[in-house]
Amino acid sequence: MNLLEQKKQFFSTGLLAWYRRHKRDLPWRRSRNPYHIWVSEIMLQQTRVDTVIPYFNRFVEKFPTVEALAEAPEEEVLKMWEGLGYYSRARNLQSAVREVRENYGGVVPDTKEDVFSLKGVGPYTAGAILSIAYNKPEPAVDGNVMRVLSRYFLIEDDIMKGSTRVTMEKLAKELIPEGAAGDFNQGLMELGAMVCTPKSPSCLTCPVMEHCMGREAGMEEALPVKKKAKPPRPEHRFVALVEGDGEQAGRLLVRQRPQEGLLARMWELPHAMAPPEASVVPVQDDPSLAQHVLAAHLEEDNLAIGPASWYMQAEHTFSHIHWELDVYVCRLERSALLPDHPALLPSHYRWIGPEDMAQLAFPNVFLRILNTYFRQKA
DNA sequence: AACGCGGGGAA
DNA sequence: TTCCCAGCGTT
Repeated sequence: MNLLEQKKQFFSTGLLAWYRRHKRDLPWRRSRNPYHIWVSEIMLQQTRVDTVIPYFNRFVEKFPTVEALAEAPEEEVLKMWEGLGYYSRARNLQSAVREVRENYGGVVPDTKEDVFSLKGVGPYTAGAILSIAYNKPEPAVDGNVMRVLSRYFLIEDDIMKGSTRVTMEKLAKELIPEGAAGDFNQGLMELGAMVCTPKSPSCLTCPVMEHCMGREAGMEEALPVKKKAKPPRPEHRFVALVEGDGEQAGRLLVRQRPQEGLLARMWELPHAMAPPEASVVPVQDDPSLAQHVLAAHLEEDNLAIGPASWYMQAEHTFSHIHWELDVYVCRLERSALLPDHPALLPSHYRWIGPEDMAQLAFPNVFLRILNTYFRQKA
């Protein structure tokens, strides 16, 4: 056996033994229910274990089976996902679960082609479901696995390239010990999460340090090689806290976002992009610019607002956009022709009080603003 | 291959 | 602050 084969052998057996001894007790590891494994893997995409745990527990309690999730109103699913981010994951998951109900009798399929064809299931998630739920010898290569493999085998390819992931999948598949695909793949990810971390890896406690080529070369901190992502583009926006009066006293105007795109179908406060000159005008002292921009924006939905006063700042960073928000309080202008007629709202708008927050799914940045406002009013 | 798509924890 | 994550869909 050549040297590389020995290193592979050592890695596989050492990692598998380490995982079985040190694995964390996580909710989705308490059963082999393929649907539960699937839900956990979707939630874990780009999201840390500690963040996912409470979401996973609530989700499978509310939607314990494929049928339960397939039949649930989309609004409820989105609400259960509130705060997790990447909301298309929730929509795709429900769409895929309906597909499983229709085409596979409600049983999560166990072949690569069938699982991979499900909405929201890519190469990583397909491998994870097949190996963890069905113990099939398929690789499950995510950023964590690529970090571990690039270090142990000293692979200097850019992990942002698709070809590198294919290389890693081939290697990962070869490493799977006979009959132990699920434990081995989870061990790979567990090592990446607990020991072989992005910064300052804990090599001294690593079960496979002895033959790690990255460490032998003193390269462990420099790997994996990864091209830098573009920084998020800044956007300055004005946000309207439109206060109701009369029957709507104490309530605020919110609206639902479009079917597609950023934060699809989530609820939000009305807001509009600030013009470039807003960065040189002190907006807190002079609300006229914001008032004009928001009035013009809401006018497109046949809503007229009165004077606005600055209320607070907020900011939020997405993976690709950085929002700087200036929030203003204002009220609707009564129609001049029908002074007592309540303004007619477009169907995607509605008035809410604090009690309605439990039903509607808001992105975190709007939750913070709404909670600040309602808490101060209470 | 490049880009759009959230949010939060760790260093 | 900065980094970067248990990725996938679209174009």
